[in-house]
Amino acid sequence: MARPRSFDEREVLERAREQFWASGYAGTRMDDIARATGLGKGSLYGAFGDKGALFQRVFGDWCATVVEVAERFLAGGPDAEALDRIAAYVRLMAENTAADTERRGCLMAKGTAELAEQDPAVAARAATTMSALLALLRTEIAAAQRHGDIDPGADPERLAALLLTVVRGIEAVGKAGLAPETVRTVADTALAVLPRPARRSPSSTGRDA
Amino acid sequence: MARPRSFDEREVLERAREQFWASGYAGTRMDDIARATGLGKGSLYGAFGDKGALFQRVFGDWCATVVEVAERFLAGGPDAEALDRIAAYVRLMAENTAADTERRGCLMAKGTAELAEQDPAVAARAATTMSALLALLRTEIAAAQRHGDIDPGADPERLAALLLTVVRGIEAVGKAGLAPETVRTVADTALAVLPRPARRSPSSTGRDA
DNA sequence: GCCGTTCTGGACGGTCGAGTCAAGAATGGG
DNA sequence: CCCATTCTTGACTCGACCGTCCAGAACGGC
Repeated sequence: MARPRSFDEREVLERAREQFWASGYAGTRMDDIARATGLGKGSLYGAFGDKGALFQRVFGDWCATVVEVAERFLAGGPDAEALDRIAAYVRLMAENTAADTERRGCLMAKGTAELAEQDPAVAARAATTMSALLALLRTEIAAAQRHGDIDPGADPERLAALLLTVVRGIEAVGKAGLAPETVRTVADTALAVLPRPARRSPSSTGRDA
Repeated sequence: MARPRSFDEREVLERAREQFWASGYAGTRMDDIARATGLGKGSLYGAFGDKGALFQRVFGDWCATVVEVAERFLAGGPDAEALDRIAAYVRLMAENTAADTERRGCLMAKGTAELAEQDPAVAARAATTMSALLALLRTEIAAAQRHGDIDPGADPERLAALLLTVVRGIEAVGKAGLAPETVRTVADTALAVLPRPARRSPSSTGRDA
């Protein structure tokens, strides 16, 4: 009853993401996206609204993917392997950064740095993403504590916040030019300093400075 | 023998920094800077070159300040207080982020995220800044190890990289919307998990995962 | 006080880029 | 087979912005 769309929406969003990822929000031109997708600007505006709305869409999808990746590594599984899951996740994040020879970094970090201050929608999306990652990490840390791989006296919330900070920090220092090899070792070091169960003295770590 | 400048260069750079800091590189207009500084564009271009050169200048000054702050906290002093100096520095960075209610973040992080991929000068400046911070931290960690506040079996290079990652990560998660209180506790947690000298079993932390 | 020199201000040019629009194309229903 | 509807295209508008340019102003030297 009407002319159907000639493009795959997911594919168009993917191409748009490449552009925003490479050049940032302000640095990307709608003409670039039109050329990259092969669409006319009219179709682009008709399907996604203006530049801001398109970016929101791309940014939101990216954040969702970030959480999905974390869920794939962290969610569920026996307590006995919780620490392994955490280690695998942290190392994956480091490896992603270390292998990013083009220094593209993470679109969430880039978009947040550029827009969070001015765009409440971006800020809100970033914040909920952080909360989701934090919750996933906290759950796994608690699991590792139950199994005795991490000091049960430590606060899982605090350790989760530390690991999240390390993961996001790895992205930041990687982009800032720290050597890939150093980036990789940071992940290992962070995992190595997680408090192990005390054999003698009862806890203490993670309650205060 | 010629008309002298009617403006203070440092003050102009300060105003320019405010603009770049608030809006990023692409998002800042030279007219904004002209208005913010009260200078005509002719003076601006005459004194600093084009927009790119002006940003380089501002970005470079900021990076220098970042290192200077770290030096003020970390450089020199007795080994006995090395760990205190490290703690003070890490907590200061966290406090800066936590108190940054306007979410302005760090210009180095913002500039690096936006431009490092495309602008070699920005990338290089960020990289040398990271190296300088890393060296400062490593020196202080080694001092703390000599005094017996940190496990001498740990690799100071690795611990320094971890702390640098935490410091930069704090900035990132703060910008992403993590609660200020959480940001503050991350600093404490990071300091709390630094490996203390072993009383019985000989080292092991920080060599491998 | 005149001159060369450097600084000042802002109008201007040229380009760029976001968003619009109108003419035409593809579809399914009647 | 015709029509209503939605999609497509890219030329177009119009505002924004970088960088220039020039007329004039503020100096020091002579």
